[in-house]
Amino acid sequence: MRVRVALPSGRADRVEPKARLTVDRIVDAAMELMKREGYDNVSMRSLARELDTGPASLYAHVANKDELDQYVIDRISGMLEIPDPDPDRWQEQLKELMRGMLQLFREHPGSARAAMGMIPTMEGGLRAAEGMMAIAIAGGVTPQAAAWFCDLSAAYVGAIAYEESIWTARENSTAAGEQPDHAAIDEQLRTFVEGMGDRFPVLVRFATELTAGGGDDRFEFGLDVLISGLAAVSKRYS
Amino acid sequence: MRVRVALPSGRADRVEPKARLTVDRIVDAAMELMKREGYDNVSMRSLARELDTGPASLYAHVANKDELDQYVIDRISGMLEIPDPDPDRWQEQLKELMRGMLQLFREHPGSARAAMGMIPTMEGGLRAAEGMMAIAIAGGVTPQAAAWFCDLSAAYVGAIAYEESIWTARENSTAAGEQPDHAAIDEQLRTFVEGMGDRFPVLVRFATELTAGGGDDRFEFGLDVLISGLAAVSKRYS
DNA sequence: CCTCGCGAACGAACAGTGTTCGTGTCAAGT
DNA sequence: ACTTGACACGAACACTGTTCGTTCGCGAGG
Repeated sequence: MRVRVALPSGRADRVEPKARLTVDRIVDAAMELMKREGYDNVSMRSLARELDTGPASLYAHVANKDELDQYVIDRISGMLEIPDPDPDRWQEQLKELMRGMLQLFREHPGSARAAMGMIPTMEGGLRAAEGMMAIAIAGGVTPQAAAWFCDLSAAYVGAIAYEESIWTARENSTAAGEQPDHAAIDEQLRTFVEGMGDRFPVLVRFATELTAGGGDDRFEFGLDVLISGLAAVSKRYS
Repeated sequence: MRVRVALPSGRADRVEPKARLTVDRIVDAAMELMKREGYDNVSMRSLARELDTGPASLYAHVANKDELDQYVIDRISGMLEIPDPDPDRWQEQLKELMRGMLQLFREHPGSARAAMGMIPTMEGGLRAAEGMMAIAIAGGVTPQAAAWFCDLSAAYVGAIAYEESIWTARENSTAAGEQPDHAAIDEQLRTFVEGMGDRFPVLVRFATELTAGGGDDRFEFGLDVLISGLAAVSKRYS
């Protein structure tokens, strides 16, 4: 009987080969890290550590951090639920879209900053824009007003989400993704304004209103203003 | 006759002593550098070089970069021209305030980002808020709506300015402070969308509207929407 | 089978960031 | 004279995005 001696191959002592890098794997890792630590803390190095590689390897798949940002934001935008247009409810539907987008930013802490100034060029973002245009136009908004409203609403939601993320980071007191404690912020402001004496009489007089309401109240006010305004001025743009 | 020999004092061979650092001098230097290179390129190190000192010296006067940001934004806000309230023109006056703020951001490239999420706590910013509240209330807006509109308008103008600065930095083709070439940006988008085939029929159909107009057209549309919306919904908030 | 070319992987290094720590100097007060 | 507090600031820390140069693996072609 012959015994076959198995000689180790050149790789016999290596651990299982690492999975090959792909953009999807990089984005997956970014999403995971963002949920844990916020997108501000996602660097090429932290990503590389998460993927058990070196930061330079990432550049074989994404041109730079900006391009990675685009993939990440597109992934998030792709999660937006987009209703079928209902002409009788177009205003509420636009509000729902904007609430949905804000919620996604909240669930992905720190991502709003990466979204600022970004024009959708990938499927997820285009889908969202397509949905908004379809709803507005089904509701009788002129195409020009609808088109520009896409910009406006994205700027507004992005700005609110970004501001929230700034507050969250500053306070360091709420878990990533939670709404900032607007009451505490405004209490600081109230105290400050009430110490102003005669310098700012209107601010002092209305300190209560200035500091009333939380982030959601203010966001909903903004939605009311934006949607009512769109309905009021649409016909001027055609 | 006695000749008096002037012995050099301990400092005779030193150049003129450096002017003592102050917050104002630091902010002056930041403003100067911002005009030349954009605020994104103003670092503690570049500031220290401009002031002929070391970066650590700055921390004797400002707690950190964030605090410096507050001083800088307050300086800029303080330049805003604030009209006396005229109840018959309150809507146009609010628009003027917002245009004025956008113009200041444009003249101070890169500053919008520092302004995001910032609550006014210094004279300049409080003055602007005081002016806006006074105009809105003189025009019959309820105090609650006026108060929340201060947030909304600051978020909107800040977001637009920030987006513009992002475009400017990306294009690298316009001088600091100039409006980004929106037409070129949108031409890219038009080309892209027209290659979409059947995926996004509404976007394809209205590609012309989506890409029409420059930054000012879009900003003015936003002002129309916001101000008309405020007028329409104000009474709901009281 | 062998060789070559290409793309992926990735360490080392670059140039930069905000900030802290430790030390020296100066001015004012005792 | 001595002490104390504030300012000034170099050295260093821990980190950032990115490039350059080298190696490796794979597939195609001879």
